[in-house]
Amino acid sequence: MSEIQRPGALYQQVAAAIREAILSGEFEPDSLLPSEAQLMARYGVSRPTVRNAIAALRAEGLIDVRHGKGSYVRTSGRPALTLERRITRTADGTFVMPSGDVWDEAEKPSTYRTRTTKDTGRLLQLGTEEALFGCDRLLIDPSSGTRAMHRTLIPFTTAEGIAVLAEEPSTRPAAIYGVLTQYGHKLTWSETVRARMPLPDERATLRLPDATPVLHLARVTHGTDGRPLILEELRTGADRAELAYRITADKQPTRRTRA
Amino acid sequence: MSEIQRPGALYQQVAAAIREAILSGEFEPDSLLPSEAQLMARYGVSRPTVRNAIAALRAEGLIDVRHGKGSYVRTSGRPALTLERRITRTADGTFVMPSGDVWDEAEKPSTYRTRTTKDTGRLLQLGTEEALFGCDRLLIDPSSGTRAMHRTLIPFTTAEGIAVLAEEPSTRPAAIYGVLTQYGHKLTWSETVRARMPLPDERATLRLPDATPVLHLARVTHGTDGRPLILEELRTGADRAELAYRITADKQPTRRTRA
DNA sequence: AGACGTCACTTGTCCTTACGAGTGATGACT
DNA sequence: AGTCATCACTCGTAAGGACAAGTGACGTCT
Repeated sequence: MSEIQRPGALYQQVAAAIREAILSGEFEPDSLLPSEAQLMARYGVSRPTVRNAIAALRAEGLIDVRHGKGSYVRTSGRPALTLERRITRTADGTFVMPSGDVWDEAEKPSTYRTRTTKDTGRLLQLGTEEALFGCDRLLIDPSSGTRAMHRTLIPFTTAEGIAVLAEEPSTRPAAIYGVLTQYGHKLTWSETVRARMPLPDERATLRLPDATPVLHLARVTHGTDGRPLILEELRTGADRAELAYRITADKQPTRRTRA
Repeated sequence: MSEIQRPGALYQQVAAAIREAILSGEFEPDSLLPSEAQLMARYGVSRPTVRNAIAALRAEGLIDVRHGKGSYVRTSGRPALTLERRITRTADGTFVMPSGDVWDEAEKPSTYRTRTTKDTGRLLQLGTEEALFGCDRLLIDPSSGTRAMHRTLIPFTTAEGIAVLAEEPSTRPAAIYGVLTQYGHKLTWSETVRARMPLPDERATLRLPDATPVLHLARVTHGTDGRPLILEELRTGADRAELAYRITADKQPTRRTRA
């Protein structure tokens, strides 16, 4: 029927035609696309070609395919969950990272001992193979159902002399901040944000659809002297969550950074 | 040969075997994987099955395939570029967002007029179909070659009475901040971070490899009364860039947000 | 009426065959 | 020596066929 010509491969032409129909609104969000057989007839191509085109659109995150049903136009609404990265001061004078309290724990936290890798060692300003307490959590946002994987890493050097950290590595981060404050630390935080495709186990744990990146946050808590005390990592699906940072000018001396 | 059995589909078993070999280090980063023909022989499967397995690994971002050469294990180093999101105060008392100055412009900025969409309208606290000046830039980080797409949106209501904004919508953001400050605004910023898979034109413009998400930043500049003045959007490949936020406690009243 | 089996439709998997196209080395020709 | 054609290897594209598996509706049997 509607023979197409322009770009390169046949399946790309088919993909482009469908993509255009989606983006132009001809195929509405949540609606069912024509079946593979219909697309074969419509464009006069074979099934592998149609499936190849559909695979391309899946990889772009434009459609979801359900076995036995068909292909649905994905609704690209904005994420259901916004993680506010602003620090607020509570009535008793301690600081709280708001996002630390939003989640429910889906499972019992699992604690273990491990050592720094190249990545975690750099963030904690330690070498590699330094001893750490670790604690992994599976978190769920009760209102949206969004899942997240959380990890707390506490260097032995930080836990030294703070009994609760060594004895209860599963203490929640918010409580840890409280303890550190009681021990005289004035805390600041720095966060690094990255995005990448999930590994299969992350895809399964976080229940991610096709072509959904994970947001990977690494938060370092610094003590009074600016030395890193603990490291937290949060991984969650980028389709369900976004980050919001409130930036206010401070009075630090000029420092042009560019790592 | 090494017949595999466990999970579901054949191609998934093949993919799992290769994935394991990569993650365990048997296939080193940057090294060449066996060719499709060799994998067919190795696992005793047909070419489509091998290609299906390879497609899965590409979608995970584990390998890169080059036409005529073969499949290479991707090196998953940390991004070459860190965007520092800390505000510094310069000697003359104005504020600068450091990342605004790091980039080179790869092309002449293109300016246009447009209207708010649902998304941009929400961020600017305007309705839809409100008039805007727009300016698109293609940016390049000279040291790493990382590319980024930048967009500035200035509502007519903001440009009113500030001649340079209406006459020169291609003014660089840093300069715009300066102008707004001269007009008496004490600026603050808020940023929203999202990640998603790129559209084909973004893939091409940003020169992204397979299975590479884009980081999508939306930065709103607020005036003295907190009202949004301008909106900037920055899109760049998540393989080349990461974001770093420095968070310092402020003295705002407690406000538990959760959108 | 209710439970359940069947059937038509969907996508998922797997195979075979064929040719097009990019890459690099080899070797012949100038 | 240098240039260029050829070739073998790689992945990319396209078609065909066949059967498995998930889904929902329809109709029959109890």
